Amino acid sequence: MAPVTPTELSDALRAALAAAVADGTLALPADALPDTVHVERPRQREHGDWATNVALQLAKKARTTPRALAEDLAARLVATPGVAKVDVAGPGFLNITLDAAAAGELARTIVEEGTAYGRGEAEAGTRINLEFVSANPTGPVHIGGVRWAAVGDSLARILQASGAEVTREYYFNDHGVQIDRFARSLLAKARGQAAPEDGYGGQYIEDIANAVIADAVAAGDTDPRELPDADAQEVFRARGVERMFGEIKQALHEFGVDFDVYFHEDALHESGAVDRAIARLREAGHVFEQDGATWLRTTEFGDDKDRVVIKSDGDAAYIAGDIAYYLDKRERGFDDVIIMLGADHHGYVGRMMAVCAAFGDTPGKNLQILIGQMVNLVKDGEPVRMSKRAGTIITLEDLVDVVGVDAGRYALVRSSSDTNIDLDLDLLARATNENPVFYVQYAHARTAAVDRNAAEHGVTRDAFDPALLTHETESALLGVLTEFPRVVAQAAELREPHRVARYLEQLAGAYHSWYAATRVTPLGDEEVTDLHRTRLWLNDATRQVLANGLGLLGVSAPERM
RNA sequence: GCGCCCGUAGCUCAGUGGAUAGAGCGUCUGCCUCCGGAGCAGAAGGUCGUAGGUUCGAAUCCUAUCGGGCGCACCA
Repeated sequence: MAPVTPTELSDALRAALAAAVADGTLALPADALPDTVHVERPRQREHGDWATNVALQLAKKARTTPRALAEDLAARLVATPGVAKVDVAGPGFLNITLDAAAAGELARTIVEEGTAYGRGEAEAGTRINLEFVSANPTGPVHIGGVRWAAVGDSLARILQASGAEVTREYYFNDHGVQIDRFARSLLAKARGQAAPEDGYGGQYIEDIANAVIADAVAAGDTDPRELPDADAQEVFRARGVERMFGEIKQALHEFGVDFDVYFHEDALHESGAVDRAIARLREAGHVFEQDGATWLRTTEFGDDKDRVVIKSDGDAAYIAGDIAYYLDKRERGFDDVIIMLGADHHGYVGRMMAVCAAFGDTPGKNLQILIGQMVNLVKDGEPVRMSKRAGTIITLEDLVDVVGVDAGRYALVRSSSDTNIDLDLDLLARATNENPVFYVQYAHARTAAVDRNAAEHGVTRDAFDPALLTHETESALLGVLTEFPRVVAQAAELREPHRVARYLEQLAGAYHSWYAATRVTPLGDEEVTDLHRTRLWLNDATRQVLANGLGLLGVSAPERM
C-alpha cells in the first residue's frame, strides 16, 4: 500500500469532478475543469489532514452553490482508498481525513527513498548558470556578500535537488579602475605614504602589501618598493589581486561555498568577446552612434534610457563587459542565466533585461536577476557602520569566527532576500537556543539519540504497522513530513531558499512534540511492541528529512551536540 | 522627481486569495523517578503603516498616501 500523497488526492478530486460532469450532476463547461486541484494542509488539526477550496472556486461557473458541489464531491471522494472521511465545512471547504495506515505508510517511503526523498524533476534537463558573490578582489568579502554566499549556495543545492544541472560561477572583476585604486593603495602603504584619496584603507591593505613584498623577494625579484612607480604598481596589482582573491576563495571555502567557475573579466576584453558581442547587436540593428560614442538602444526593450557601450574616448563602457559575459554564458550552453545582486545594483536589472531581449532571448527566463536587500549589523541595539575604505567592515572571516559556519549560514538564509535584515552580533555570538538553527539541529541530534537508545533496548525495525500511528502528534508529524517535496519544489521554482529553513523549524517543532508525547523505547520493564518498532521507523524518517533539508542549506546535521 | 524592495506581536522575521494571522527570542505559569530540559505543555502580547477598491472571502491583488532601505553616469 502506498501512502496517499497530495498529488494523488488532487488527481482523485479531478476524477470526481470529471465523473460529476460525465453523469450530468455538474453543469460545468469542459474547459472550466481545472488541470490540478489545489490541496493544502489546513491550519487547524480538526479540519482534517488535507483540505481543498475547489467547490468554492467552481460553484459559480457551474451555477450551483459551493456546499452542494462540495457534498457531491465528498460522496465521490470517500471511496478513495486510504481516505477515512471527507467533511464539508464552512462555506464549502472539503476536509479530508486519511486513515492512519495510509498516512503512516509515508514513514516507510521516506526511509526507503533516503537522501532522494524531497528531490524532484521539475527542473530536469535545465542547465543553469548561477552567479553570486562576485565581490571585487579589493578587500575581504563583507557581510552583504556573505548573504549571497549563503543564499546562492543553498539555491544551487535546491535547484540541483529539483533536477537542474547547476554551475556556480564567480565573476572576477580584475579589469577596472577599482583594481588600480587597490594597487595604488598597496603601493602607498608599502612605502609608508598616506593612502590615496580615493583608495582603500584598513589593516588588510597593510597585510596584503607586506605579503606582496615577501612574495616578490621570495621569488627572487626586486623589492617592488624600489621599482619605478609604474612597474611597482603593476607588481602590487598583479600579486595583490592574486593574494586577495586567494583569501576570498579560502574564506568562502571555509564557509562551505565553492564555485565551479571563476570567470575573469580580463578574459572578455583580451579574447575580443566584447567586440564580437557588440558586433552581433549591431547586426541585429540595435546599435547606433551619437556624440562620438556607440550606444545600445535598450529603450526599445523597456529600459528607461539608452546605454553607452563604447565611450567617446574609445574605451568599452562597463556594461560592454556584462553584455559579452551574458553572451558567453549563453554560448557555453546555459538555458537559464541567474545572477544574484545586492539592492545597490538593482538599477542594473532593466538594462540587462534589455540586453537579453536585444539578443533575441527571453528576459525573466534566459536571464534572471535576483535582487537581495541589504544586511544591517546591529550591536548593543546600535547599527554598526561599515566602510570598506575606512577598513571598518565585518568580513566573512569575522562572522565565522564569532558565530561559526552553521549559525552564520542559517541566520542569513532563513529570511527572504526581499527583506532587509538586521543581524545582532551579540545575539548570534551567544550560541544558545536563541538561534533557531540549534532548534533544528537539536531535533536531528535527538533522532540520533533515540536511535542509539532504541538499539540498546532491543527495539528493532522488524515490524512496521503504520495503522498503529494514531497519536495526534504522529499524524501531525506525518503531515509535516509529507510536505517536504513540495516545499523543496516551491523553493526552487521561486528561488527562495528561506522556505526550506522555515519548513525545517516546523518539522523540528512537530518532532519535539512527538518526542515529548510518545516513546520509542519502552518504559522500565515493559515489553517491546510493534508500536515501538513502528515509531522507530517514524524516527528514522524524521531524521532523514531533517538531514536532507539541512543539507540543502549547507548546514551540518550533528549526531550529538 | 522617477524606479525597485520593505512596513505583520516588545525584538528578529514567516505567511505569493481561504476557516480562529504564525515561529523563534523576550515576559509569565507548570513539567527532569526512566529515549538529551539546546526540549515540552500553557498564558499574556496584533486596528497586518493608513485610506479606498476588486472578491463569496484580502496580511496577500489594484489605486492612493505615509514611513524606512536602495538606486537613477560616456563610474565601475
